[in-house]
Amino acid sequence: MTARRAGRGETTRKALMDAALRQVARGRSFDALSLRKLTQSVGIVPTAFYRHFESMEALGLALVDESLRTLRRMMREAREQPVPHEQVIRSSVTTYVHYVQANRLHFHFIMRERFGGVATLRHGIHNGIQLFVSELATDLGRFPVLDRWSAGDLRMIAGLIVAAVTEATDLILNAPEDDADAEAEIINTTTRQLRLIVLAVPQWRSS
Amino acid sequence: MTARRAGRGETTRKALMDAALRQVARGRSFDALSLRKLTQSVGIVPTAFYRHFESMEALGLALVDESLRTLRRMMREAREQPVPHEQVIRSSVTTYVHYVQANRLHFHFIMRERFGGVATLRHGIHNGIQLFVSELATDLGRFPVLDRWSAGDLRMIAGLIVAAVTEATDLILNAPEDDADAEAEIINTTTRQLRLIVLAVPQWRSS
DNA sequence: GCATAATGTCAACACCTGTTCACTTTGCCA
DNA sequence: TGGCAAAGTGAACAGGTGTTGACATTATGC
Repeated sequence: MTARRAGRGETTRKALMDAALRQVARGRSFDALSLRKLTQSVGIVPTAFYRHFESMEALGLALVDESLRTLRRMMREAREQPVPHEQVIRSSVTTYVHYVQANRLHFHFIMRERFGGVATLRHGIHNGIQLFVSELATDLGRFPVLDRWSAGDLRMIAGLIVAAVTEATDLILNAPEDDADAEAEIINTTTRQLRLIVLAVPQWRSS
Repeated sequence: MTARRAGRGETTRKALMDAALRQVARGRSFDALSLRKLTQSVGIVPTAFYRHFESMEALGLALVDESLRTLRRMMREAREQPVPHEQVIRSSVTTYVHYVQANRLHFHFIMRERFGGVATLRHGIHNGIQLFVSELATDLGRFPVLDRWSAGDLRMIAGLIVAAVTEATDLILNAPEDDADAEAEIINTTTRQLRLIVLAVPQWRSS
């Protein structure tokens, strides 16, 4: 009976987090989740929840942390990889799209709770994304075409890129999981949007 | 007692919708709202809810409708107004920002439930925004610089513009209501983002 | 192998949830 | 002025909610 409670050495804490992630990916927003249903789906009695988290909100914050770590991991890997000289944009977008698909639950959670009903989660995610934008801005500043740009201009353009990528993320998550055509179209559109931005860079002069 | 139930000739149905909008603007997501609390805040007994809506979801759909109408109204007004020749972008952005501030509740609702927990609302909002993007695309096609662009390219650029504006909307809603500095900065950043896009247009050649 | 801390269980609590039904009040239209 | 439909009421339901405290089980380090 208690043997399947967390399954194959998985810690119960992690099982609770995964259960919550799954419920969110299924459609419910985090602040509509029920502690009892969560514990039930893990095979645990409700009161045992408190052995792992102080409250529902604490669970949410742990999920924010985990999900944002997934985001940062992506950026780190992207930075370590050598930049391909041809088709930089297209290959980056493709990599990103696949990364999102491989981490659906985390991205789903971020996208939903970014504007969700729990203030602390919202702010945590917001800060994480702002950090992401900042790092992208400094990364962009290393490109020869952009090395004379002001910090403000770099942030402005980084924000625009993130906005485009965010839109793409939404589309990916809402598309059927293995629809190759839809995926191709999303990659295409996003690639063209980023190309358009890059095209504008040499024309820009800060006011 | 019953006199204040809907207040000054306001219909109760509208009062219920407004109460829901306020709760959402306060932070809760729609699928975490409670029918009972809603009716209570309107000064009505729970069962009376069903005199006006078949279910909570029906209320939500009515709110989607109302909010999207606010969005369309903005676009219509923008179209009817003569285009100022100088500072088109800046003045458009400023107008938009003020419009959002004047209709905080509706925009808040759209932003939250766009990725929220109730599927039908999510889809309704998604469709509404897609329609918005399409209309923007055809509007853009009327500009001399863009009249030779393909429909796909127009949609691509319209999507990018909407992404930038969406980001701005988020920032406005999360900024304190009368922070003039924050407002100015949001207008500034968004204006520059749109200018960057416009700057790229003459350089673009469809692949 | 035993003590000890971590983890899980059980019963119970006070409360909140949506929805039903039969009933009363209100306001409008003929 | 009477009648009728719309709107609001109140009691009751079956079930779900988070959280409490005292107790049982499991596993781990000495």
